[in-house]
Amino acid sequence: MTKDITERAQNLLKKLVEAYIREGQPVGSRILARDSGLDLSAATIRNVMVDLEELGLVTSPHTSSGRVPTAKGYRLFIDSLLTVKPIQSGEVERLRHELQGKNSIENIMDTVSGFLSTVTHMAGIVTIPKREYSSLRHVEFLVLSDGRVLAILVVNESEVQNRILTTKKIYSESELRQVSNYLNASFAGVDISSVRRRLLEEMRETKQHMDVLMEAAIEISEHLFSADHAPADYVLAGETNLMDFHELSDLEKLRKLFEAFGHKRDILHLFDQCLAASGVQIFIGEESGYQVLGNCSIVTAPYEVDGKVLGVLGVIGPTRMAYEKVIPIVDMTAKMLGLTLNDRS
Amino acid sequence: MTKDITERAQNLLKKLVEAYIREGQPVGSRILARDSGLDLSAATIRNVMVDLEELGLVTSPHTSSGRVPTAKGYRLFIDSLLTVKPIQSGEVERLRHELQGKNSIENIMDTVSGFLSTVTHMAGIVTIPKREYSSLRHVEFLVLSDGRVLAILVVNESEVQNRILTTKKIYSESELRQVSNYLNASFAGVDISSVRRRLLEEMRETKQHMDVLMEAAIEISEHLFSADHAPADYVLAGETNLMDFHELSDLEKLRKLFEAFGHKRDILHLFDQCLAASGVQIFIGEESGYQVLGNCSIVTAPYEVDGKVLGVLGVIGPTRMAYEKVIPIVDMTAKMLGLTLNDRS
DNA sequence: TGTTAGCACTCGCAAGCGTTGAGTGCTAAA
DNA sequence: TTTAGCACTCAACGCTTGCGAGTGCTAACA
Repeated sequence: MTKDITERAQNLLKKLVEAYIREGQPVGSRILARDSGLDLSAATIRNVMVDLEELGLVTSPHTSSGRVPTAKGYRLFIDSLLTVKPIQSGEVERLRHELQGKNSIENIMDTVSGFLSTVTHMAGIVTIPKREYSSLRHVEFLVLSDGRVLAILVVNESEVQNRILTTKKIYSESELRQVSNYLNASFAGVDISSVRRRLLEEMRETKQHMDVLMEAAIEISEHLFSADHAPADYVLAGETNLMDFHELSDLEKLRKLFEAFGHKRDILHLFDQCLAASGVQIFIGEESGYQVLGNCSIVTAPYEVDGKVLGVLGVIGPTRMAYEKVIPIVDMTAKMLGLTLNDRS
Repeated sequence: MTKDITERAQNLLKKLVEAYIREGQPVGSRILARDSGLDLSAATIRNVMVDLEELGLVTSPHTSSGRVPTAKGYRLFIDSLLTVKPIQSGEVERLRHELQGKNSIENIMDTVSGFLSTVTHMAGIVTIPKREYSSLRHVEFLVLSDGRVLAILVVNESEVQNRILTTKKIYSESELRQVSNYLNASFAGVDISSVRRRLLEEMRETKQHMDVLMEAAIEISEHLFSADHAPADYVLAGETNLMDFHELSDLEKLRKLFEAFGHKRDILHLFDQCLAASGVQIFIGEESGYQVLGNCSIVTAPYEVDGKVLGVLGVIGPTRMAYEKVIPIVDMTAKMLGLTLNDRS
């Protein structure tokens, strides 16, 4: 049923998308005839355009204006027509330089998303995903007031989390010290989500009595290692760059978009989908499933340490973005972030 | 030289500002005559307007449009004409309810700035100032790799901070444990900015030798308690609300504004000025000294615990805001936040 | 002297209207 | 299959026009 698309038509689509990305205005047949390099007249091009329109790859905003690529058109363009440009050599060096000396994880993330946003002139984003696996490194308790305990946990080398627990029973400092000693000795290196389970198992195996120590350990681990307090989060930079694109100059749209950035959950969910994929991934417009991103595209890449994917980074910008430059930048940045995190540990 | 302003003129200014805030359009003499309640004709009002204009309290955007209050006009209005409305009784309850059960400081701040923004339909902001005084409660070290140490400090009851230190000498775990024991025993409750000084003093007094322990304590405290790593910061909510005001619908202005929110320093500096004042304080337009806030006003109030001012909260919105409602809300919220923080400790 | 009515004048704003130019679809010829 | 030609469409721009809200000024009035 679906017409097969000729080489020539593909070539024209490519030129059309490129021109549209460059100019931001519907491209007419004449311009395309002049710039395409193919020796065809405008009339011929018009015929081809009709074909492309039937295939749903382009549309015209109204009768008698040039054509604009549809999401499907962009998709084809990106998947099989795009020729990515080699990366600006200075950029790599610049990122490396900016990362120099940053050592807290927040600092690194800020730097990276800032880099993405300034280089691409769009919004940069880096997720700090909650790990499915967080290995316990160290636990420490401090009594705040009766029944309220400040727990500090260090997981995965050097991430510090802290929570305030409200316990039923009132524990003394020395009891808590015993508990932390016990937990540190027995469970260092263990996935925190399974500490409680292992605790119960261990108790059963050793037929240990339910003494005060164990009771405390269980009550506390109940609170401490339960649900995901984990800081699933992201760092966003350069949102304001998006105001410069006049395809987003509609205040209402912009508002929706910025609100979406505020409700972090949706964005995170979207980025979670990219964790699985191994390379650069691109969402065009509403492909993302979120209407707010109406005429935005998202270019993402996962970053990894020791072959394990830790998170995703990317940029958000208008659908009409310079993919051929953005894609290699995102790719490079992800690799660079991986390397940097690797050096740290 | 300056004409004294008659009672009647003041009254008219009040009505004018109120009408302008309500309608958002320049107010003409006829409308003012009808709505002011005074039994005056439009012509008389026009005469009064000329006086007010000479005093710099109002202007007309162009030759034949109504009058609009100037910053000076707003200032007079707020300082001596405004009659604040009693607070909506439900609001207090609502805030109290929202705060229930929040116990981390971030959570509380988020809630409060969210509350401010939803109730006023503007942007809410709460600063978490770096305290000039942070008393050390507990220190803990963890070795990461040679020469890199994770330090966890608990200050002021229950705030946890952590930093990664890179030390010249490589310390063993037991050395670090000795150092932390020493610091915890000797300096609990002491202002962290003066720990290092006291450390040196103490050494001199006790004529103690410069043993490994002391050397380590000094090298580490050098890094740990030096400059202000302190998280001077603020929590902003509802920025997007500002997009709804069409006096801010100029994209360029909006962009500048949002960028200002991004560079936290300026905003913090502005809010720092309010720490001194004891009650609600209002900046109108460029009174703030920041041009970005062109036609914005800021209503702030400091919040305090145990009679000590901890920080400032407030809202940012168009100059043309309903001050009579916003002021009591900001006031109440500050008191409420103070109470909540009080209960916690 | 303060207040009011009347009147001419100003200016922003929206509606109406023709022109322009880029671009299309269709048809017929090469 | 490609091309040239032609009629047609439509957004965008600029121009005029009328309307309405509002002012300043002056002269009359209490």
